[in-house]
Amino acid sequence: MAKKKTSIKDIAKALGISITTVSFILNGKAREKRISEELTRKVQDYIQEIGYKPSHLAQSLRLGKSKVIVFMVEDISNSFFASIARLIEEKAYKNGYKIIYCSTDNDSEKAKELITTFKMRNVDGFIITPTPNLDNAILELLDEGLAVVLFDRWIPGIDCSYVVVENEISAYEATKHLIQGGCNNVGFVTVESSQTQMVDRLKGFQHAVKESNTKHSILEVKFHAIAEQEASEKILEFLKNHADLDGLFFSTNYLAFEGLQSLARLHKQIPKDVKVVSFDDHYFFNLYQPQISAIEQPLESIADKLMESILLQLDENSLGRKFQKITLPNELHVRQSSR
Amino acid sequence: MAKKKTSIKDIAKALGISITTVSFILNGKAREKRISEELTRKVQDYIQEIGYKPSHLAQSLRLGKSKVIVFMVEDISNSFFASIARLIEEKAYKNGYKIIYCSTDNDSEKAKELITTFKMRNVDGFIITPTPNLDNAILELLDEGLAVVLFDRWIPGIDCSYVVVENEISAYEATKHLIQGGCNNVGFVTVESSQTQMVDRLKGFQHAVKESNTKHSILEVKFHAIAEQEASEKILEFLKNHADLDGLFFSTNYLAFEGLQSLARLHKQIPKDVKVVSFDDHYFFNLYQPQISAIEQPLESIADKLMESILLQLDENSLGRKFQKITLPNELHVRQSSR
DNA sequence: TTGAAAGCGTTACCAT
DNA sequence: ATGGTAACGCTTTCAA
Repeated sequence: MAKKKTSIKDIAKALGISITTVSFILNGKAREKRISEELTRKVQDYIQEIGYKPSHLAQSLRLGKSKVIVFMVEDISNSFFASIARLIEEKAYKNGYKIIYCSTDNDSEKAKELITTFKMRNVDGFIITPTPNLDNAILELLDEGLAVVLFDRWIPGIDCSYVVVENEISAYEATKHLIQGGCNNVGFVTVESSQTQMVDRLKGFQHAVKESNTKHSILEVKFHAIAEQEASEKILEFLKNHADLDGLFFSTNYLAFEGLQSLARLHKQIPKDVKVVSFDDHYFFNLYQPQISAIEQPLESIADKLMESILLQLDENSLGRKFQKITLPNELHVRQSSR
Repeated sequence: MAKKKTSIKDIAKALGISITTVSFILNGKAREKRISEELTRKVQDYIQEIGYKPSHLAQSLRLGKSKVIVFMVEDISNSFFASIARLIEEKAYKNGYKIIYCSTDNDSEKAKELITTFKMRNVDGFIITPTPNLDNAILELLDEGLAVVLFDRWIPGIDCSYVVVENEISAYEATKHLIQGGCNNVGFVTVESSQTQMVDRLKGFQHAVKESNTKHSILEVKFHAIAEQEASEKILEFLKNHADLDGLFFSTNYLAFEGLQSLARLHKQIPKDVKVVSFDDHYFFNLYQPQISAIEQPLESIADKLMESILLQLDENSLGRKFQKITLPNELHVRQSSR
């Protein structure tokens, strides 16, 4: 059933030449090693004919690099991460890298386990949305000379490449947009988190409301609650307790989705009763009636920078470690929900 | 910078024993090989102490299996595939397998290329949503003894495991639901495709309308058009040309999304003017006002069966190849859009 | 009870 | 110009 795999040795034997020669030709070193045109041709033809493909496994073992990058995110089924996955895939494959994915659920124990598992697989690099308390694990990776790029959030105090967006500024602007649109009491629904992206969004919101001395309330939902769908109830309760809110800013799209459901249940009209803006744009925000204003993260640029940054570290020729710390701007799309 | 990796050899040297002994202990064969409790303990302690992890790469090379499964889908950013990705991930990791993903864009050339690339990586198995014309590539994989499971669609004439859903029956039922709800002229919007899942959905629709002799029209959008967003226009045009449609059945959720936009633009009321049902449920269908009726595919079961089936093939102990051909039932959720 | 050594498929150094 | 061979890190057979 299973066909015997042909190896470089078989080729050498079949052609009555040495392994070395075949290897050189295979690696395009025929010229350099001054192997005759004729032999080169012959070998290439034969290789073509039998459809030989070198074993990446053996190469990895020999070269010490596996050409595999781990894409470790909070949840690969989340549309933001899935989209990034799709975008980096292309660039990775183009550069000869494969991508293994895994989801941490924002659980640091799970993340640490995953990291050790991958280390024994000799992967070359990690693209990570760090969970809380991942400092040491990341430091170790760096210490072992692995390529690492963080994204979506970064870890203060760790000198490491990252690609994030302007969370604070965008949150500030979105909030200001609500206030300038006439909101006198604006609510901020976010996830309880000490991670940079959430902290910054909160800061942006607070900056805006304080600046204009606007009445406001904040709801922080626990992360696990989102998975367990009690987020919806929390939001409903929040909206009931703050019936006079005339503006709502959600720090993530999934919170906004829950919020929209709650608003519908309370028969609140958007934007008449309450204006709505969400962080992290989504296809549906355009589809929903009314269309929902949102801050769009530049997915393409994020993916570009992510790959650029990790390839830079993976590049043999670049001397010394080159860290890139990139913060990309977002775009606020004002739609019906906040006009 | 880069720490030297400790190998089994280093351990042997450090402890003044042979590599073999260490290997035996590492692989839990201490008992079997009757290695003294004392030595075993010593080795284990040392391993613990220096935090040694065996190289999976070397093991793979030696054992001839990499413990890697390729998850090759149409588009990993599509929520259906991303959700499945999330679900199989867990099961795979639990069984010591890692998952590499890739997207084919339903392009058979790309798919073939990806398959050859992965073969040289010595992956153990493939979970694939086959593109058209992938027959030979799949047959080769099977022939080489690799584990293969198709899903979402299968390839008639190829004896291979697959996990699909009851496309025809569900499409039939959904259409019948519209007709029984009073629709006299129902439209079917689908993707132009010769693949089983789409063919079956079309069959189901046709069966239902013919059975009840109901007036109907069909729009087949080209696959590439969806990516290029001209699908939206096609659908708009279709709706204009068939202004008397009072029922609409979309064969996929992304077509339904486009359709909803078009209906909104034409100021058609759902379900008053036209009732709507879509294949492939989505979080958003619950959120949309009115809520959209949809056929939900059993994601969990699909993922379960996918892993079960591939692990069965991967299992050393199971004699002979065991193909599983699984067809799972869906669930029609009747919501406001078709009541 | 433990060890030596072959072999998995490569690459690259050192010979010739 | 081409070939022999050690090494990458591991498993496993055979020998002691």
